[in-house]
Amino acid sequence: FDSYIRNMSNNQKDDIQRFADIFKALSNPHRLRIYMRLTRCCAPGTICSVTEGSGAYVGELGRDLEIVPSTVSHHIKELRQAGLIRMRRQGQKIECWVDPEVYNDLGNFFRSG
Amino acid sequence: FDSYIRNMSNNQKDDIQRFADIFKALSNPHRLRIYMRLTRCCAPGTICSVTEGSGAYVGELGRDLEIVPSTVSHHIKELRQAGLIRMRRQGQKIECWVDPEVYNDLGNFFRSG
DNA sequence: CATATATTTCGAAATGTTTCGAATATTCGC
DNA sequence: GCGAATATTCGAAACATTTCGAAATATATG
Repeated sequence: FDSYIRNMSNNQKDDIQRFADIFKALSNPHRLRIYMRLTRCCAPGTICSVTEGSGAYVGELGRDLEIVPSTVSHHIKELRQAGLIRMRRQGQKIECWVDPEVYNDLGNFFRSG
Repeated sequence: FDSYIRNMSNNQKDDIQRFADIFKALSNPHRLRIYMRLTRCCAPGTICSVTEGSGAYVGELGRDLEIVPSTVSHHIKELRQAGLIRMRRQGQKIECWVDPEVYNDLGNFFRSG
């Protein structure tokens, strides 16, 4: 119960919109695959820890999941705008990783019992 | 880890599509409000148990959330098709309630650590 | 500074979503 | 069966998403 309340803002309307935006970001199969690749990193089905640094580069994601660069870029942007992932430039490449807090909020969202 | 694997089918592609469909269903603010009304039933913010029988009638949902009947009906259908809710006729009215297993799958989806 | 690599932005075509009101179905009590 | 209550389907208008290739931007390297 507490864990649910803790991650809700004062304004209910804002929360609805925030989570709706998050779910919209995850509603596209390409974006969901990207997100799952980042949460369950490396091999398919494998589950690693969700921490900063266990990310992947944009180009890497596109090659692995067979999505053309401009499309990956677009989807990455949407995941970032929803707050699901973070990114930083590392030389030529751009690294992406899952925001652990938001990931946690989502876990709590589905545990209100 | 186990709890994650348990709710995944043999086919990865199917799982991606299944969860993408679920998230798409929750990506609309109206639908999310309906779903939250059903998971956190009664008063806003109140959290009840997610069990069969703690449902609400379609008309009730529309009045509470100020959505016109045909729109509620459409959204309810999408939630049902995604597997998020169940429904049964009770006389003139139709009762809706959250599918507890799917709700649980979603909790596990965001706990891979 | 020219060139290769990595990513983003732009524009455009195809497709999908949302919402409503009007019309239709389903059930109840009389 | 008839009328009221409840919910669904249909059709249509407005709007949003998805995807790609071409062009633009940013960074590293010789």
